[in-house]
Amino acid sequence: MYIIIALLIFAPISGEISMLKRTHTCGELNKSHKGKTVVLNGWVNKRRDHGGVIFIDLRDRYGITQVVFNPEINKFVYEQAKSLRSEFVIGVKGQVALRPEDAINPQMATGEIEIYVSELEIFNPAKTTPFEIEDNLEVNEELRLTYRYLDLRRPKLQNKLITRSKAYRIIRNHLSENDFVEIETPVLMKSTPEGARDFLVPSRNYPGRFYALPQSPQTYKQLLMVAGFDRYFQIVKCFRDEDLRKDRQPEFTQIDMEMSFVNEDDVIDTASQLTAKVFSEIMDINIPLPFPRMKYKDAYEQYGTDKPDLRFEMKITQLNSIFENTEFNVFKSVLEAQGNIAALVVPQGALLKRNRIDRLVERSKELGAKGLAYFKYQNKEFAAGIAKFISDEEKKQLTEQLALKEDDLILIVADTYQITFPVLGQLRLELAEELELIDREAYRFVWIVDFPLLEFSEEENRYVARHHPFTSPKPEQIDLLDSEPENVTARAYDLVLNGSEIAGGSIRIHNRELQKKLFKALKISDEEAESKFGFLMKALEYGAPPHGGIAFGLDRLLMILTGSESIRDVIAFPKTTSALSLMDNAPSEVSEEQLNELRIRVF
RNA sequence: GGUCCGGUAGUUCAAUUUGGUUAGAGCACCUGCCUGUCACGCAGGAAGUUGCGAGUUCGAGUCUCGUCCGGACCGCCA
Repeated sequence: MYIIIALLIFAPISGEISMLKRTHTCGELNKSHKGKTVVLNGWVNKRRDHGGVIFIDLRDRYGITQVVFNPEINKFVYEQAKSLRSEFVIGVKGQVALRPEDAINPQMATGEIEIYVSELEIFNPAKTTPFEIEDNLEVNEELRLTYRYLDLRRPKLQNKLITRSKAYRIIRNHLSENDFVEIETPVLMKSTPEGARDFLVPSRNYPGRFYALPQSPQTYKQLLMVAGFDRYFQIVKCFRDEDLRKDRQPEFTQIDMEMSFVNEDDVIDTASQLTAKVFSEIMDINIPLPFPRMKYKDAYEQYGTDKPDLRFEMKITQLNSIFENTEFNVFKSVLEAQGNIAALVVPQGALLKRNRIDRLVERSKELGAKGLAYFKYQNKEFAAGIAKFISDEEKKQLTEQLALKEDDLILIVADTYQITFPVLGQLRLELAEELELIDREAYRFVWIVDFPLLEFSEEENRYVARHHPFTSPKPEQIDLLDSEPENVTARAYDLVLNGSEIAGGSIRIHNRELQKKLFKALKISDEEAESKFGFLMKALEYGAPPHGGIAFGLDRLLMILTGSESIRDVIAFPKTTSALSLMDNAPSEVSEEQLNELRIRVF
């Protein structure tokens, strides 16, 4: 009885009864469907009105099909079609027909056929859009983000999100098949002191107290190991309230994994296999395993970074020994202060304009160096820049060690260890980009291992965890934690692809005493450790298995898989570099009532 | 928090080194014509608070300052 009434009331409103429902998509019809009567639904991509005959390219996410309105087929429908404009949403019913020989469009997947329309339903008209819905459009990103739902109609962007969806599926299948259990962890959690700035969520029940959104589910996944889940994974949103970059958003997605009874090699193998699986299924590329490994120290001294781009050479060379007897005061004083002199050889760089070289000098200052020395190697001679300060013996050794070739430009930074290598590393990247030395087809993976566990923070005047405070030191170095903490190596590893860090993880501490020792090294007091991480410390006392894990930055991985310049292109609704959502205007002010309820006063 | 680049019609851009008549063009849009186009074609038309606010000047799209927005970078991002 009620059902019948409901039908009577709602049926006309929903429009279901009269709606022309599609029998096919706009991407699937071909000459094998000849003569069939079909219904298509979609958006008007393009209208070509010839007066006598109207062609409409009908688009949905599967493709484009040309539909034809001809007064000889149906005069009424033809008249109706005159009102169609771009982005109208319509349904058409008609017969699939082979196009005349000379009207076949080989560029279209459906280019051999067209639909002779006998029935047209306009589901919804559309205002003229603020930009055209087509790939390769050059339009302000501000406008694209404001009308993100229109931007997302573009096939190029749709395909990126479809690839993203495919990646989720591959990852879930692969990990599930390998006994990983997918478990959701809380989004409202306890604020943690270490690391990035937290996003806070006020608690209504407990005025003055706050939840934090997770920077990662780190502690939860360790607790799941204590619980005995043995292999856990989650595709999960993480939140960090820090400034944005083209590859950084305040909310981003990780493939989070953790395993029990494992060492570094086990996690690295598992993560490598997952990566290879994703690449073979999405890119149809077979990535040979295992990926090479590089020690952090080597990466730092040869590439000036912990995420080296191995798609091109141009390694940094340390020159301390060559200049140990130098008369050049700049170098001499750096060496006396235990600093480092290192060089980057830019092939054909001697041909760069003076003005370009000046900008390199400026750039290195911006990056923190006191200066940038350089010379050119031309006609087997050292020329320009600091050439006149280099002795013959030094020239001989430089020529050999740097394997100098005609028209090389040699860039030298002499500064502290913390400055010299990163500055050259950054110049290396920027020059490779500019001189087009990067192999765009290549996928160069490398595991970076043997990271330092701690690094000294000038700002906080204490050691801080390089990875996070739950990372295990190498067992044989535990005693060094007291005497020389900066020399302790972590059981941590990062997966780097084409100069982008796509995953990072570590073997964790599963022993309460060691965890305590580490907090001590970090100058976290017993009381603070207890109040901030007491729950984890306690858990470690109840039979915590040895465990470790890793997390992939899914967005960055997808940037590479889809060839995107910006992380915004692989996220459906991203924020701008000032963390605004232009479409819905978040963040926004809230009512006085809401604030009162939370006992929050804004000043 | 800082540095740099940008903001002109719906949109992409122009507007003459050094401020000067009515701020132009392509695409899109609107109207008319056109029966085989697929970047359709032809003819015509409409369309602007030059991001916003001050200042300098006889006069500002143009110069100065502030501010907002977008982007890239530095700091930041365990």
